Amino acid sequence: MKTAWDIIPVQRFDLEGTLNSGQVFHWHRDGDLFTGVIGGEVVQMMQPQPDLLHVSKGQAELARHYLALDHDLALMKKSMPKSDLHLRRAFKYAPGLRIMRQPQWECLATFITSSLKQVAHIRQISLLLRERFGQAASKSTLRIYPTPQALADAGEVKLRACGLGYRAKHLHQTATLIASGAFDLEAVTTLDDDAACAKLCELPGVGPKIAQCVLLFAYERLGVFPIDVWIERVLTELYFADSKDTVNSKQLREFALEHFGPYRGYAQQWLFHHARTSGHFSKHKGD
DNA sequence: ACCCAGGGGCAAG
DNA sequence: CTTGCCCATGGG
Repeated sequence: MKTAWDIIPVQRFDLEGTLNSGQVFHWHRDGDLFTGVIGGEVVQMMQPQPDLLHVSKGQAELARHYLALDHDLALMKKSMPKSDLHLRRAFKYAPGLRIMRQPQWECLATFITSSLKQVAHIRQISLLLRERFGQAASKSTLRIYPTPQALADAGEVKLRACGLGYRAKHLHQTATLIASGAFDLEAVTTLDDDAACAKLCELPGVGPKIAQCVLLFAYERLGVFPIDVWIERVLTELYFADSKDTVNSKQLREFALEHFGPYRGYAQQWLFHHARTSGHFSKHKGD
């Protein structure tokens, strides 16, 4: 148990909300203490007061970067349409949410395993993969997310045994492409948003939705607006109430692009989190 | 452009 | 103890 803390003064930051907003799936909570792994190091964090973040000693910079505490949320909020009351409400509901900076591979692999899955199961798969194929973090029993090479070596059958189902094939193929050097995740950083999305979509098990989540959560492309079933439902109910039976995906995509501005990724996150946790939205289509 | 398979946990009945 | 439901993609 660590008892020594670095103390970081924070504004507009919600640790619990950020770690549980569908970006990462491996943080363990015990009371108000969160334990997880960032870049090979075990990190503990807690937020005893809204304006104070405690991070285990020596890891303040690591956590600050991971949690994107330097993002200027006031600026981003300012760039969004002021007349949009739905967005204002969603922002007000969770003004301390951050879009984190995750490692590229860890984020990509996790989202490949996330398709058509509930959060609890994504979490379980993620932890199993770490336990079985990840290296131990320094001075801990916790494990680092397995490398592409480790998952390529593991083989599809052993991945399937982690509850991955048909996703095992996708994850294994993608891990193999990256381990062999045939696909370079770092090279994606040089492409613009559309080209980067298209490039990621070349990987098995990666379509537009997952590519956009990875760009937003691991490449800091804050202008990318991933649309999943929840966001589709939210956009339809909030902005197309009059035409909800005829509006299509393309219209929703174009609306998001022109309506929310250059930091639309944050708008997506606020709307998503509000819809998922506030109880304002029904679970079922057409209810 | 539709249309459906696909694993398994979990909540609801 | 069943059944239906899931933060999508790929292949027909």
